[in-house]
Amino acid sequence: MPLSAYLHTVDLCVLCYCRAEGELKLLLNKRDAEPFAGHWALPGVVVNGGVQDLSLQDAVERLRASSKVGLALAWSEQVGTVGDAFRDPRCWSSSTYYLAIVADEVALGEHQGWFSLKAVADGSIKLPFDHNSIVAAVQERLLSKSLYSNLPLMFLGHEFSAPEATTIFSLVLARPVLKTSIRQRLLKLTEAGYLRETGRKKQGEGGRPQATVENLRPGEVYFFDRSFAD
Amino acid sequence: MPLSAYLHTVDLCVLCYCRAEGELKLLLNKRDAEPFAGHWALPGVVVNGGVQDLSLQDAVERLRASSKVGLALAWSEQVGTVGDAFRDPRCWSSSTYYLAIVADEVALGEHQGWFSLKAVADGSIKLPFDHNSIVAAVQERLLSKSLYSNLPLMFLGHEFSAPEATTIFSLVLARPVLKTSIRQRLLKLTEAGYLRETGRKKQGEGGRPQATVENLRPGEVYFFDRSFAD
DNA sequence: GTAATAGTGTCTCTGAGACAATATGAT
DNA sequence: ATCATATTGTCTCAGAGACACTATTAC
Repeated sequence: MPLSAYLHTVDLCVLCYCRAEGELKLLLNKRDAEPFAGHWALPGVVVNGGVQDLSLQDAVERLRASSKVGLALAWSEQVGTVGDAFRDPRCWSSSTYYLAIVADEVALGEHQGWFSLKAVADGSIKLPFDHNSIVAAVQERLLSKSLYSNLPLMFLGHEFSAPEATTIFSLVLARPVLKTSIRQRLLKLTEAGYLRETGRKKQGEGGRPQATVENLRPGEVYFFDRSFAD
Repeated sequence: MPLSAYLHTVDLCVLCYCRAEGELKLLLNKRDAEPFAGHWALPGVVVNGGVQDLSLQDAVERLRASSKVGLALAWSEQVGTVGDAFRDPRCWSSSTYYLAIVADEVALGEHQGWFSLKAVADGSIKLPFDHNSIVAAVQERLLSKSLYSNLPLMFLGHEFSAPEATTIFSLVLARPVLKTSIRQRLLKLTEAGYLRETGRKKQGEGGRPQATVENLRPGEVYFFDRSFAD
């Protein structure tokens, strides 16, 4: 049995694609309890705290449904667990942290805000605890997985176009990606039954309208057998 | 602060390549404490149990150095964390589990044993707690990562030959891999400064001797930009 | 020599990178 | 028609899959 007080939290890095600013955003929550009350931090809950969860997954769902998050998630995956004696001033604590993606931009509560993922990951925006390094680890996972999967498409929701796919891949990978490469991958996804052409079109910023496809397997990730070289 | 008793353990899936039997082996430990005393299970320690650890990583090192493991690790990585109310009969518990690889076959203590990874992962050998599913998750990580990295070479130690590399890749991926593909990858690794030809040779089972290469970056993983298709 | 395995050469095929050429809408 | 962007086509190149061919050891 534990020697002393011990906290285990579940923390979510909820990301979305902000079309207006053309960048990825991270959901932060203004803490109302000590420590760091009033500071912006990752939404999290204590697993073995005031509520009894049946499993870690239940704790994640409790957090997702709470006012700290309150959004539908298009994707969620566990990234890692950190634990040490110093990260929380209260006591020895561990955090199991997740990458989550929301497809739609949505209204947030007063205590919530979208912040630049890049700025948080590189430390320009400082967060309490070791949340900056957790965000950096999640960003790293997102990037490495996006080299050889369709994960970035999770940001685009049910119906999207090839140019939008190109934009989100370039954004996530933080480098230009050729539209021809993306088209080939979308074709591959269509053959694999993950996408279907809708026949509909949507208007971009002037120019020719964009044909759209729809996601037939929301929440399922496809792995390509080649990564974007670089 | 915690409502009730809560355990957080660190568990290792230590793997090695048994050349004699041509298969991957998993290190198990005969438990001497309840629950499941006398049963074979994954080596693990309670974080902040009888001993105070400064971090999860410290707990891993404490376990590695203990008589439950007591081996040098060529590789170690965290794979995931599970936690629920049922996995341990004592109380709510979490386990953060790791994939570890030892390069050399070594003598074990009385209370230790090497078991077929395959048999444990598919449930032919049953382990207490949810250790079977933990082992399956670790095997899955090993396999998926081996599709596009040099991770399997960690099993081979400092100096090895192309045929040995072919064997270990085929074993890890559980399918035949062409020697030409492996040779090309070894060439790539040599160009990247990860390997060097030793000029030495070693005798296989009859036939022409095998030229050996040495690992210049032990413990560093290289990622190829293509996976083995299939 | 033969047997057995190591190592090389060559061909096909897929998909990324690059970029030119054409198509389709708004104005 | 013009502009802006979407979409298609073509070429190169790297690397996996496949397999034939040559090389080097033991006997």
